[in-house]
Amino acid sequence: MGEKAQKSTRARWKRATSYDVAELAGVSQSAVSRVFQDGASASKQMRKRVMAAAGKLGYRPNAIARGLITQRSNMVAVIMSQQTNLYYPEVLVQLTQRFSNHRIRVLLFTLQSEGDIDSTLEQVLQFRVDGIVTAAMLSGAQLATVQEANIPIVFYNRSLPDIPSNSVRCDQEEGERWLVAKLFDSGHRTFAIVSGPEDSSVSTERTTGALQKLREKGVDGVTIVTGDYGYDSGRAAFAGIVDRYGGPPDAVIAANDVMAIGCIDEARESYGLNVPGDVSIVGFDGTGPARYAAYDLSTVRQPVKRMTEAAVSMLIDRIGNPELSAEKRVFSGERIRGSSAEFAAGSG
Amino acid sequence: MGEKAQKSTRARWKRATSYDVAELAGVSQSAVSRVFQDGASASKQMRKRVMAAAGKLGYRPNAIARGLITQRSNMVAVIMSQQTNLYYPEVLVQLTQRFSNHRIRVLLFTLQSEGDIDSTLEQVLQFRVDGIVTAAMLSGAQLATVQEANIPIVFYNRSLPDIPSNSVRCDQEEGERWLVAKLFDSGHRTFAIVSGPEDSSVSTERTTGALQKLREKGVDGVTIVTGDYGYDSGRAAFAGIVDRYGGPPDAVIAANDVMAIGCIDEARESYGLNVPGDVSIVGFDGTGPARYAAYDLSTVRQPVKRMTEAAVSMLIDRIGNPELSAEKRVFSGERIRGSSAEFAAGSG
DNA sequence: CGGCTCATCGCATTCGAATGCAATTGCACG
DNA sequence: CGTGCAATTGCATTCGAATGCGATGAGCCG
Repeated sequence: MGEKAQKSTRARWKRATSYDVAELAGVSQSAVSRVFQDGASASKQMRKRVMAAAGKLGYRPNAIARGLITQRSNMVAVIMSQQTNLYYPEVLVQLTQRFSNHRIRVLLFTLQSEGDIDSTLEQVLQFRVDGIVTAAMLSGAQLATVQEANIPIVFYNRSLPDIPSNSVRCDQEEGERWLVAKLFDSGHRTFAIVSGPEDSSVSTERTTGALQKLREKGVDGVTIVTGDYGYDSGRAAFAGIVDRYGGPPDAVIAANDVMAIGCIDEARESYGLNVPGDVSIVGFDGTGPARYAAYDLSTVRQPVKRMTEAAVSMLIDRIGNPELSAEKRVFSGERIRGSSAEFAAGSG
Repeated sequence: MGEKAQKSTRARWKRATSYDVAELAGVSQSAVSRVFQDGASASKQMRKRVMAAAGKLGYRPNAIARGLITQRSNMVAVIMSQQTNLYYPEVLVQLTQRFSNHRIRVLLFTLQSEGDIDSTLEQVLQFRVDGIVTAAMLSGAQLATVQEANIPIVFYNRSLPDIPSNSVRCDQEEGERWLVAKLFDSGHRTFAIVSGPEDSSVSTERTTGALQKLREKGVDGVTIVTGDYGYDSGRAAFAGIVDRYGGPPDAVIAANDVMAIGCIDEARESYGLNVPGDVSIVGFDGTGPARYAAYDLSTVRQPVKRMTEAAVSMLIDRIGNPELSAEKRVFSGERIRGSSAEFAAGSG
């Protein structure tokens, strides 16, 4: 709109600053600064003059410079491991939107591998973010580094036991115990588990929960196969189970929905089994595909909306008041029984 | 590690600056600055002294301050509309990782609605990002604003015809034409389309491509139903089609895989139809679920790796040299024939 | 041993906006 | 018309790091 502020004769173009605006409007730089702030005192006509000049120059306050002087970058870092991100894009979107309601932007960090954390963390700290939400595990030393830098941090779906730290998570163990209990009570007696990657703490918790309940029910000799959260690994895992086991177990407990779906497809297609007639398969997460009619999984859904809301408000509270003591919030998953009735009595 | 740099007697903690390090090391601030730069000149012993002091204080260069003086924030903005993000989390992950290889961070912006763009763009510009990748459409005026601010921008999967601008996209029309041609050639004669949201330019292109080829083949009277890219809307759309049409058409062309899956489930479950025996259903995107055995869609896969690589390198080239002329890169989708053989002759 | 080059280092300034303080103005009231 | 108070506005400084320039010193060559 309008004309360019300066003829750019192929030369490097300088963006307008508050000084340029001040000069054009014939006022001081402070005045310009105040016009662009919320609570600052500026008369009506001052606003008008400044805004006019600003419009003519295409001036926009420089958030970088502002951050330097106010000591607030208005950015938070969100750290996600690659898998996490792929399976919960929803989490990221929700976090971003909720933060944006507080005029805070998300600086995204994804980990190529878990070993990447140190260098990633270094970057995070250099950017002077106001806070951190991490969906990747940190070591005690790494957490200490962050705390020494005085940056509030909230763990998403992981927590460091015995260390005071802020976390929001879904109770993986509880959810898994429920699934197992339901399977057992409906007659299943032999089980196999498809776990996630070794370095996934979420997977570890789920496996632990399942094993707990199985032991409690007196079931042992449970086959455990490792997957990578992906569809193909689910299929491979099911094949591996049948192989090791000499046939299908009564039930397969997959560490997430996608692998559960892989198991189902493998069972049906490669072994001609009836699911859930011949073998019951359950997942975890309650992501979209779990609802597809062809699978209709029994699973545990993470209450993503409430969890992200909790994470954002916890973090923002601590940005406002760094002295707040640590808090851990644990949400129960939503229990979903697929209509395929794995849990009907006698199906095992 | 080590002891705290300063006893924090419940007082606000000041982070160490290059001056603090300089003082402790007994050197100038410039020296500290140079030690923490790549190409700068500093003697070996200087490095040692400075690093020692820095370590003791837990010093980390302040990227904000650096950005102010160097005029480079080392951040790029990625703008995604909500739907885009949900269906291509992969895109976001890839972009983030590729940029991170160039020591550039991603500042994420998601749109609550398309009308949000103006305010979002304002934010983007305030943060003085070095560049922008947008998976949301901009108006000509909005693009002009960005260009006046002299910020390189690359469009992802959209482009403004007749306006010189950088874009990377998958040829939606071509892909859709292929799908339709295959369907027609294998005997399908009546068609219905499930489109995406009205404001999705991607959906518009896909629909256009399909209609082009249909017209070319002499097919008209095609029913078009609108969905929202979601599973439920796919199911509803199929029901709507049968309703309007008085029965299933030979083929349904869905604007994405998820809706295609919804259609299949609805056809099978609510209408007892055989897919692809009674009705063929195709999708678009080639996302994970398209491969699930229960659906095994014929679809067109976007070459996400190559596209993200192209977007990143285009943007980085232009950050380095703003005078580069505009370029549009169009990738053909990967043609995927589901094993369910919609394309076998005579299945219509 | 003298002169010259180059690496290294410090000084002083710069980036752009926010803010404490002081000066000014406007307004209300007696 | 004078006094007092509050709202505006400008001045000067600050945030933390980068960098041009000049000074210093080391190393090399003749």
